[in-house]
Amino acid sequence: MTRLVNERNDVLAALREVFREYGYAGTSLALIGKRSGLGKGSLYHFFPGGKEEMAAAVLDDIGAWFEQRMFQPLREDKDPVSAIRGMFRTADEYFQSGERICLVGAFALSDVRDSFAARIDAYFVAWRNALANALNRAGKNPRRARTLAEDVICAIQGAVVSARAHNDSLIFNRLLKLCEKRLEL
Amino acid sequence: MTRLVNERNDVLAALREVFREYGYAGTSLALIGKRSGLGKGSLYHFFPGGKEEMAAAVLDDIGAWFEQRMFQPLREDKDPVSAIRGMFRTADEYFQSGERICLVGAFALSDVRDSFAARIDAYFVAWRNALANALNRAGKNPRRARTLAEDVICAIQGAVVSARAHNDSLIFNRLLKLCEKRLEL
DNA sequence: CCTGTAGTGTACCAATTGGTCCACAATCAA
DNA sequence: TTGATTGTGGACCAATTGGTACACTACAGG
Repeated sequence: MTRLVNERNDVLAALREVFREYGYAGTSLALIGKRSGLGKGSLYHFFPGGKEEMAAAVLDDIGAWFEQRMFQPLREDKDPVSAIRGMFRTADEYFQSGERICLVGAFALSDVRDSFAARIDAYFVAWRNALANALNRAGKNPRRARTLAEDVICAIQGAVVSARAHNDSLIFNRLLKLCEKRLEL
Repeated sequence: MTRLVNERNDVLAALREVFREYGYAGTSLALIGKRSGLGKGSLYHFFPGGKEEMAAAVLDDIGAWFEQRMFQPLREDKDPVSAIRGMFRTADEYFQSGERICLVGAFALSDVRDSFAARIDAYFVAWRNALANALNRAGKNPRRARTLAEDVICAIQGAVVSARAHNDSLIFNRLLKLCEKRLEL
């Protein structure tokens, strides 16, 4: 029972990393099998829809993680300023200063964007709303808060690209610092 | 003679679009053949190194285009402010308000990053240097100019991701406008 | 007209692709 | 101990993968 849930989580963790490393097209079932330690039988038992369902499940999993660890605190923390600062820390840890990419962003740039459009859009909308909420509570007017939220998320995505492009995690920290300062919290 | 050069350019244009649409892993030789109208014989005649050489040639081609149309004006235009404004216009046209992705950025996020690391890095470094040069000539001190250049390129890359994620080109224009305003030219 | 080279289409290759199928093992309540 | 359900590995499938080989055409300078 619980074991089933746990095992599915273990599988999801493996899937997450494989898709992150190789993208959707570059991830083969053979690779998934090797990394997850599961045969095709098990894989198709958990994900009858095959590769596409696996990727969808990974996106849902990532969305849930961010919802719990980032969006909810942004919305609910009594101190919005420290919540926003916490967001930058969480982003830095999660993306390992740009060494780890954002799978959702990478999917948005790829040809599978259309297949997962709803999930990709939902992820970024939720992020923007949560951050705008915190910024609003931190004193920015609603319109301004929304604009700033868009800007910050854009900067984080760009920072991941830049860090990977230069193979340099320092630029990631620099860009995020600059972005945080711009908010004048 | 010239025909050879022109034909290679035609092929390159086709390759560029295919790789942009499907990424490196998602682009098959069958697809390349169909789009370019060339058989494998011709393809391997022009690019003996196969798919990898084709992608490398595309990156070189993109690099040359940006060098000529964007970096050189940034460096050499007597009016640096109008050159920078021109850069934003060129970026908007080139990326079609975010409907077209940046292949170099997409490669940076993918597993082929390492195979093309030198070219990817060179592209972004050239961009940053050219923009920093213009910003410097526009009155920013060298250190500040470099920081701003990094920030702008990051924002443009992030804007492409955001626009694709929301399937909305308006956000691209909004983010670029905001970025341009921040420069206080 | 001859001959060499650049360019071309296609048959072919082994390897791999995503996916199906099924015999089987483990676990469960009754 | 049953019988049903859940989970599992791997053989197998047609289709496709990136790449090679080669016979062929087009056209050049002599």
